Amino acid sequence: MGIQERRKREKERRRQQIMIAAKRVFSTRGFSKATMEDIAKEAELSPGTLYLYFKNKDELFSSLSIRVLQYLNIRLEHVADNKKQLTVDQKIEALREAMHDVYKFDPLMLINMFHLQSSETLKNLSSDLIADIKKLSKNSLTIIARLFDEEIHNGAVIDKPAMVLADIIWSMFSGIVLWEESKKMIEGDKDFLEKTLDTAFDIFRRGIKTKLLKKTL
Amino acid sequence: MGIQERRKREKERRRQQIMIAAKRVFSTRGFSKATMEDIAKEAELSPGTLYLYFKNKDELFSSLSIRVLQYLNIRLEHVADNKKQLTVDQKIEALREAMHDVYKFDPLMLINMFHLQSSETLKNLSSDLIADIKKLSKNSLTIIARLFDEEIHNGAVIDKPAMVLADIIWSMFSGIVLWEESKKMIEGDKDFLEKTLDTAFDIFRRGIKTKLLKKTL
Amino acid sequence: MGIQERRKREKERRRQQIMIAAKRVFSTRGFSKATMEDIAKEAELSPGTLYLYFKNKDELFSSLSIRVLQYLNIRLEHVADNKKQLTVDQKIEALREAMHDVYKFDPLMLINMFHLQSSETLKNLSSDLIADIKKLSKNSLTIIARLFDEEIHNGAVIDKPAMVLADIIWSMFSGIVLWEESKKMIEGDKDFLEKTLDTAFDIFRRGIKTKLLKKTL
Amino acid sequence: MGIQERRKREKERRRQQIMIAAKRVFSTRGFSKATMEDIAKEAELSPGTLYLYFKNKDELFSSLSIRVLQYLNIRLEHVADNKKQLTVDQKIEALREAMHDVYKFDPLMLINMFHLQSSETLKNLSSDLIADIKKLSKNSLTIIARLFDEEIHNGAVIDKPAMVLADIIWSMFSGIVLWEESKKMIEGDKDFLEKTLDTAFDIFRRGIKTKLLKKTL
DNA sequence: CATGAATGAGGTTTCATTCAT
DNA sequence: CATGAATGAAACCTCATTCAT
Repeated sequence: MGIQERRKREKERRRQQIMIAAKRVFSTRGFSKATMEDIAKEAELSPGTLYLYFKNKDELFSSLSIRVLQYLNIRLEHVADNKKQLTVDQKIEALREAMHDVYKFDPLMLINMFHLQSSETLKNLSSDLIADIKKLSKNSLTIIARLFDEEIHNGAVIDKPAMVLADIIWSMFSGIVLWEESKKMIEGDKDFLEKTLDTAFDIFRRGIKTKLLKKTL
Repeated sequence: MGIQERRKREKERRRQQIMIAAKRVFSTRGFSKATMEDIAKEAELSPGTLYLYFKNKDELFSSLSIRVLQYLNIRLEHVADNKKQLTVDQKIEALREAMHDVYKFDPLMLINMFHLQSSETLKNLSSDLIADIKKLSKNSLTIIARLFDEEIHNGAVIDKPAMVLADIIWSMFSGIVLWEESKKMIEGDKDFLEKTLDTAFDIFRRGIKTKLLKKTL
Repeated sequence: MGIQERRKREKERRRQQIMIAAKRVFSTRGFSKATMEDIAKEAELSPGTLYLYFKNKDELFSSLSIRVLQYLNIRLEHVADNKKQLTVDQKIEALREAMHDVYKFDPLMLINMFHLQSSETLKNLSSDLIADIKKLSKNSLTIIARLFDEEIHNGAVIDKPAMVLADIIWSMFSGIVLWEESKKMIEGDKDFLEKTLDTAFDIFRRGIKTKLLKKTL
Repeated sequence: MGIQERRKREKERRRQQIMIAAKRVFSTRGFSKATMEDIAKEAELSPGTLYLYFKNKDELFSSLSIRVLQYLNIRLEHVADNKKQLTVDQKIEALREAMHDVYKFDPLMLINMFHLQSSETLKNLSSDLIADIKKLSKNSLTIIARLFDEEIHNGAVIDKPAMVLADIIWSMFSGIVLWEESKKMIEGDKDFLEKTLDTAFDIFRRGIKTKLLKKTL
């Protein structure tokens, strides 16, 4: 390993250190109430250093979404790799598990991801970053969509475009996470997420099957 | 109508005027980039006046969530009032329609509602406001839950607690809204929300039914 | 009593009402933290009304000092009227009593009276008001000074200009009031003012006598 | 000297620079009319920098009182160190001199010190600062009180608790300073403080002696 | 590369004062 | 005369960002 590469690796390590700190701070304070100094303290670095690794606050924030999306992608690709050997039920179970892990990876960042939507925020992002987010996010959806291609084709599941199903899975997932976290914050309720997530996927699994439906509807 | 009451009505009218302006500004700029001066200008008032009606920026923001929740409540109560005469399918269809109207009422504010979760934001809210949000939000969920009480009791739908079903409906709804809006922003896609929402509720309807399932699963 | 005069009297009554409220608010909040709205609320009037009776906040504030000075003047004149029949000791005792009553009349306003010194505050006062304050304040001092004229002349008390003695009496008094109030606020101490005031005047009485001093010093 | 210590020293120097500027501005404008920007300009710094060294305006203001109290403490301790070798008269003379120096150190801040009493002001101070003020102020009084312990014990001075005498000395002093400054402001009189202070302490000295008094009173 | 003190623009908020009713 | 809603200037204060060390 050359000195060149060691430098690069070291730099990447430092970036990660900052992002981990930022995640913690954004999650508890929310975007607008989190300050760069808060993050610097959490990362045990000086404020100035953050700017050596991230152009500005918006870009630091957005890089976190990238991180979640990357993890999501990895997990989904793993499911897709084995899809040939799985039944519909097993596929949905594998998805549920993957989503659950993404949630464990970063429960609160999903909430903040929606901060990205503000057009004012998008203005502050480099086009590279926006392109990355778009690509990752489209890739994840595509993987999910393709997961059911065959079943849709042979009529084993409800006849909707695969992409719509993918959207619904993602929406259901993020909606549940947001809602449950929201309840925890506002009402101090215990964590029912797991139960809700299970049931939702259960309902979904049953809802997309066609054979049984023909008989009774 | 006494002078007392005229004053009160006038005051309420002014509050609404400010909230409408705030909604517009928050929706386009996002919470942190929207300034009180922006809102004042939009409402054709002076900055100081905003503070006669709302304690601070966080409280003005949060009052918008209250407004959406109030509208949601009204629509749901309307569905509940007629529930005796409705089949399961009709109930779900009525719910879908209600949710759709809520979305039309204020497409972007749902996104911002999640801003409320930040504990730093909650600090700035009066306990009255927090109580209102809790009450409205709990009330909506309770209405949805009770909608299926009978069907759960007589085994016509999947045997999960009504509250869990209510959570899923709400999560699915808000997740879809957020996700579709998010796509619109980032990818410039057209509005597929309607289609997604329809399909999701369709799947849900089929997923919660029990009779048919016993036969094939 | 004509209608003219009734009006005038009514107006004066209202002025007093405002001043009493202002005194209470300034005393507890201090000048800069007290708002005109606080005072209006305390007086059970609207903010606008205050401006019908006082040009501005500074002038309302200053009028309070005038009130204390007026009361002081009345009490001192009463002492002076009887001075022929009093010994030095009795005069000092009468003074002590008068000062004590002034303190009871308005314990905390003395603290705020020193706010008047700010040159920025003086700028906002009408010259009439400044003239009044100067006159009243000079008059009080003059009365005290003349009280000991005879004794100074016949060598019964320390040979200092009467005005210097008057200054010291006033300084001693206001210093004690301020200091004791200050301790009460910061340390939560009990009210030792009475004891301190007594002792101070006792020491003063003994200190200004000349006969005894010649013998030992 | 390590880099650590150089930093600390530099920081203290900057604090002093700000306090000196603040003293000037508060003295001429008074608390409420002085703005943080005024002070920043006077210190040739930006407004934001003030907040790196002082939590808020009230705390900056109060820290000035601390400074005066610290100087007072030093001067009084110096008097106390030599008390064994001093007669009552010499002790009082030393006190008078010390007080005079404190006045020279900061003639106008004594006036403003009474701003501290407002409970609204105390709310904005850190408990550390309040504790400091209490401690310094109690310490000064204690030193003065102990100065006369022996004389009170052997009956050479009036038999009052030493703490009461200390209160009177401090009250007399601050009352005189306030009053003289007050006269200067309002009437434009020359500075008679020195004469008044001298006389007051003279009277006090004579007033507390007991031997001579027994003979004639 | 890393620091962290300093910046200063710009935000939120306050409040003395006005004025239409 | 009294009101109190509205004003808007100006205050306090924050914090993303920079730059000399």
